This record gives sequence, C-alpha cells and structure tokens, in this order.
Amino acid sequence: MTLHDEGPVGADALDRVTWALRRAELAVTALKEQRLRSLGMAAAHYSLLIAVHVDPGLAGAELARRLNVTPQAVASLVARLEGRGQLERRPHPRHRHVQELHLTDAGRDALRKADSVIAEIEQQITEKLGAKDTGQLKALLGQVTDAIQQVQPAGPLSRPVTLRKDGTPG
Amino acid sequence: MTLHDEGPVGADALDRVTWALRRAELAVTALKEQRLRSLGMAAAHYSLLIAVHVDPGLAGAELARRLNVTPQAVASLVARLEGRGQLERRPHPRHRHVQELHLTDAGRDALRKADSVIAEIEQQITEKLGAKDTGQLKALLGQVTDAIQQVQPAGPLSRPVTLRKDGTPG
DNA sequence: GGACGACTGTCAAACACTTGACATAATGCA
DNA sequence: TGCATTATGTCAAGTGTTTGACAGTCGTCC
Repeated sequence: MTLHDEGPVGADALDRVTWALRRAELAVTALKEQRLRSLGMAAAHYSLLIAVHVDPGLAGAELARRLNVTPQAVASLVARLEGRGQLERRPHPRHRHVQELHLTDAGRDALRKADSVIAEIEQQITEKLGAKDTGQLKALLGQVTDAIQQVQPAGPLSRPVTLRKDGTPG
Repeated sequence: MTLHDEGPVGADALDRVTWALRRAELAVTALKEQRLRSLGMAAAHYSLLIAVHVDPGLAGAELARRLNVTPQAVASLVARLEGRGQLERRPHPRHRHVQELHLTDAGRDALRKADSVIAEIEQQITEKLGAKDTGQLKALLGQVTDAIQQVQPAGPLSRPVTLRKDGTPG
C-alpha cells in the first residue's frame, strides 16, 4: 500500500482521521480554556489538580510523565498552585529527596468548581451524540491510542520535544 | 441533570470522552513529532506548509486563524521556513500591504517527504480500526467538533488564550 | 562497606508563543 | 474629497516551556 507516494500531496490530507482528531481536540480544549478562565484557572492547572486528586502523594516527576510535560513545567505549575494555597508539598516519609503533592481544602474546592465546568462540556457532547455513540467513540479513541502506543510505547522517548532554529533535533 | 454536583470529583473524570480524545490526540501528535523530527521538521511546520499547499497565496493573518495561533507565531514560522528556502513571500498584486505565501520547489519536496510520514501514521490507524470504523470515527469526531462550535462559534473568541500569573484573564 | 546506576528536584539559558501597541493600506460612507 | 472602519504586518515586552547541566538520595550489585 503505497498509494500516498507519487500522488498529489494535499489531496486527502484534510480528510484524515488525525486531522479530525486534532480539530475536535482543539475545539474542546479552547472551550475548556474559555470556561475555566472565568474561574481563574487554566486547563493545565485543572489537569494537574485532578491528577493529584486521583493519586494523592504523587511526585513531581511522575506527574510530569502523566501530563506529558517536563518536570520543569510541573514545578512551575506546582509553585503557582502552592502560592494560591490549593496545593501542598510534603516531604516523602521514606525518600527524603522526594516531595509528595497533596491537595488542600481550597484546592479541593477549586477542583470541584472546575470539574463541574468540565462535566458540563462533557454533557453537551454526550447529549449531542447519545449514550451509544458516545461509548463507541470512547472505544474507538482507545483503539487509536493503543495503535499508536503499540508502535511508540509511552516511555522516555515520547516526552515533548521541540526543534532548534536550524532544524536539528534538540 | 446535576449528577456531577456533590459527588466525589474524580470518580468518572478519567472515563470521559474528552479525556480519551486528549489522550489519543496527544499520542498521535507525539508520534508525528518524533517521526518528523528525523526530517528536521516540526509538526507546526508541516501544518503550515500543507495549509499553504492547499491554498496557495494565503496571507499570514488568514493562516493564523486556520492554525489557531496568533499572527506573530505564523510570522515566526514563516520567517524560519523562508530562511530554509521552503517558503516564499510575494507581494499581493492588489493589496500592497499583504504578502502572499507560496511554496518553493524545495518546500514542495520537503512537504512530500513529511506527508508520506504522516500518511504512514494514518495508515497504521486505519489498519487497526478497519475502513468502516475509521469512517465512523471521523464522523463522530466531526459531530464533536460541531457540538462544540455550536456553543462556541469559531471566531475571535476562540483564539488561543493564556492566563496571567495572578489568574486574571490575559 | 563501597561503587555504580537510576531517579528526583533545581538552576541558568535558550526558545516559542502570546499580549499589547503601532504603522500602513484598502474599503465604505458621508 | 475626506474620514472612520477594518485588516494586515511588525516591533517590544512578558510569560511559559523546553533544554542542558548539576547536586542530592535511594537501591543494588560487587
């Protein structure tokens, strides 16, 4: 199957699954960002808070892997959320060099408000698609994720990367 | 429907469509970025090149709207691609202050190589899902995009936004 | 016990992007 | 013709993130 070679490049480029995927994710993210903004929270903050909420005591490095960002970015976000009193850094009982992350009451409250906004968006989608199609969409998206990670297992290589000015890999 | 209130926050948070959507898009983007890196190209460059390829003579501002970034970001990308000799800025025949963007032969060549990489990833997904499910996935993703843009029409408001340090909208 | 390796966290620098403001040019209307 | 409006493109500054390098800590193998 080499139909994509020799053919005019952009012929089917705008009808690909990955484009539809990107457009949908872009639209959802933009809406989330807009709605969360009125709460004074960015989407990245919400993602971090809910990750810590689901797994209390998480370390920064592990959090960075789950959120697909660098430890630096996590440290920056954590510092800000800690400054707002929504997040707390405690020393790890066993590993002294590690810092456990925990939500404060204020953090739980902010997360609750933010999550209701996210849930509302989720509901709008569910209403439009119906329960059956929503379930199938989730299943298909899971298959896509599996298909990708089957080729590229989520490891140190899948960290966010950029490119230098001259085009050489950073 | 207010089931999401009062309940424990993260109970169903990791089983939402928007999460599955984000995970899938993140995985696909990471793989694209990794594969394109060996060609010395970033995903943003590919997106820009193919947009110009589909609509030659595009202006920077219009391009910015399509790519969901600011004109500044486009100008930066264009300057870099122009420096590599892959993109060309010509004066607009009628509007002197506008600059048309066109691909050079080198740009077309780079785009062809990059597109074959993207098409390969697309094919891996299509193989895994099958033609029928792939079509349905595209349709469902289109419905999601429509459902979102129905609430939040793609306009000046859907531009990329950030948040200040203090949490006030930028 | 001691050395090696792996992991966590932090600092300085470079890079990318957004924001805000400004100059320029074309269109619509009085 | 004159003027307001709109839109493109660019400059300067602020913000966020990645990169690269480093020190500290734990576990393991010799």
